Amino acid sequence: MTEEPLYNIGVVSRTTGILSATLHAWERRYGFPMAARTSGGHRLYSEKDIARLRWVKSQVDSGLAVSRAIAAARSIEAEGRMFLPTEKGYALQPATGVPTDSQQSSLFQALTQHDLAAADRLLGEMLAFHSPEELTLNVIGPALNQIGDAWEQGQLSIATEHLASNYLRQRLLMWMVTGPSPRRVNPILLACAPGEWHEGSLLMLGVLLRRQAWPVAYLGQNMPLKELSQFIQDIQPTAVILVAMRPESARKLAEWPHWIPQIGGRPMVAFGGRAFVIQPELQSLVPGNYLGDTITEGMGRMKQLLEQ
Amino acid sequence: MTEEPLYNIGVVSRTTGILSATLHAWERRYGFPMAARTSGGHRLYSEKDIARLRWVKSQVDSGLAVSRAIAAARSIEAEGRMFLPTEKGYALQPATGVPTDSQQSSLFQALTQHDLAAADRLLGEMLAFHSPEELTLNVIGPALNQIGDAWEQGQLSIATEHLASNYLRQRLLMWMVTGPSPRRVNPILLACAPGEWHEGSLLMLGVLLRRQAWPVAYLGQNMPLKELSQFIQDIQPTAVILVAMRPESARKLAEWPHWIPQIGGRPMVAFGGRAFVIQPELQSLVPGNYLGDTITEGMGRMKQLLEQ
DNA sequence: GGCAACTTGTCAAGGTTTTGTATAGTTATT
DNA sequence: AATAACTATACAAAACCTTGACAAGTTGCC
Repeated sequence: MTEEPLYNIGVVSRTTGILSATLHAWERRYGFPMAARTSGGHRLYSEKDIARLRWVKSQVDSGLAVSRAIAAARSIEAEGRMFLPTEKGYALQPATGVPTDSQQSSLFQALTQHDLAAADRLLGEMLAFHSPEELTLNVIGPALNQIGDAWEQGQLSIATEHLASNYLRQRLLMWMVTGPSPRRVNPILLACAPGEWHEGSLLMLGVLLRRQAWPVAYLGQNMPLKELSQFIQDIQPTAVILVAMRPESARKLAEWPHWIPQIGGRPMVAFGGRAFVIQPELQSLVPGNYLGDTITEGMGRMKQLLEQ
Repeated sequence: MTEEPLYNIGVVSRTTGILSATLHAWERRYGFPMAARTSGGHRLYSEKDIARLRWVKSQVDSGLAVSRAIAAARSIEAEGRMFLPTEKGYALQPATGVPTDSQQSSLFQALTQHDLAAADRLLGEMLAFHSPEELTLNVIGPALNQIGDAWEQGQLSIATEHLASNYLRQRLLMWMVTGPSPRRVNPILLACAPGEWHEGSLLMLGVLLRRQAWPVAYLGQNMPLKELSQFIQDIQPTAVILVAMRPESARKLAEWPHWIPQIGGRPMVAFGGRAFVIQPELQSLVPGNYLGDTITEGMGRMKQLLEQ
């Protein structure tokens, strides 16, 4: 969805069903959307503007006041815009402080008590002060772990675990999609080991990479290695990241050289996941670069590798 | 399609339906298209020019300002995007219309060719003129089916299937999150049958319900029925929707009354999914409301049920 | 309840930009 | 010679712009 100023007010009015007089008024009163102009002063809207307008209209149609709807649109967008480009590439963590443990544990509480509205509220508040990167590392990640642990110890029902992890997964996916426009390089391939269904940390890695403007090819859960060969030849990924949570699936990763064709160390292959933390001896079993025991470490390692 | 200057202005005017006076004006005002000339100064257009003109005219006919349509044509060509000559690949659609088949199949093409940037662009354009609901039903749904079919017939590798369906899943999840603020009623519970890992249509249902301001408790893939009992007592859902794609998992749904406590028909339980389409006899095996063979049907049925 | 203040969609007036088409005189093509 | 195309200028309709106004609805306060 581009920001290219392209559409005249007539098209926009007809396709959104908002009268042009109303569009004038919205821009005058709320500065929304701030359409670009031709040299002669005619308004030019982008696709993004149109999408914004459609969203606002849908909210208004369902009863929200215009000014509120526009404010909401703005704050939703602020979530996606938290990414701060610096002069030298991209800042991993804008220094705005770390979310407190109490915030993190209230999120866990809200989710395990099935109060999704409260979870929304909490995350919204946190997003006002922290970037998605920070929340991914310091809130979502710990929450996912806590949920996994509590479930293993029988403190949570499967249903609650499903609800909570799907909820967190949704946020992560959203941030992965709304990242900055990716650089024009070959993507980084992300996949779970064969038989591995826990994609939480893979998603987190995806979010962090995507937020640093890397294009990501996300293959998700349970990716059979043997099928990767042709795919990798096709898309020529910059790097391949494989993740395993359970030792069984980690062991399957050992045979990747058999399936992933390498020419002069390309694509570079990296791996990680909880399986390698709880059984460190697995690390030497799998060829390639071990990403370390935490997501933060993994991101550091990836940065190093990608810089070459 | 060549760049060879062959056609005089009369031919071009008649085949494109643009008056020659207008062609003069376009060249004078916008330098588009810059037709070659004969020794005597008569214009000669190439096939490519004609294609460009057709495209611009189609855009203008759908309301875009000429200068903008020409600017768009230029930027499309500058970025080296494909310039679909015959079909209206990039034509604008009124908001009420249905996305064209060609748009849907372009998305499928982009995904199976691993061109995520193209997919983003396409969806962006479509999203400017269609609601997420429309896209869910008419674009994402068919694309998911097409991907599933192509994979079953061995035309797609698992990797490609994973990439494409994860991509589409991400969009759906995003739309599920960004829906209007939910009403203050008990949520609708959505879950896949035990052993069922295909959550595509469940997600689509989730998007559509969420867009109608229903709160949704999304449990996702592989939900063991026996764990639902306590959960349902806790959250008291308005309705429970269970989905199965494969006959094996559909059969497991039959025993839900054993696990879901019902008081006076509440919560109401509904089910659906491809399993019941390919083996209709399964429909009578499972108690509760069958949602019908398509998502559209399912939404209609749900609307009826929820109105009571 | 009743009244003031605010919100918000729509309209009108008067002016500018954009764009298709017409006219006139000239030149090329067949 | 007849037809088609070229350039340049002009003009009018359509589409937009800004400003200001106002009615209908909503909200807040006494």
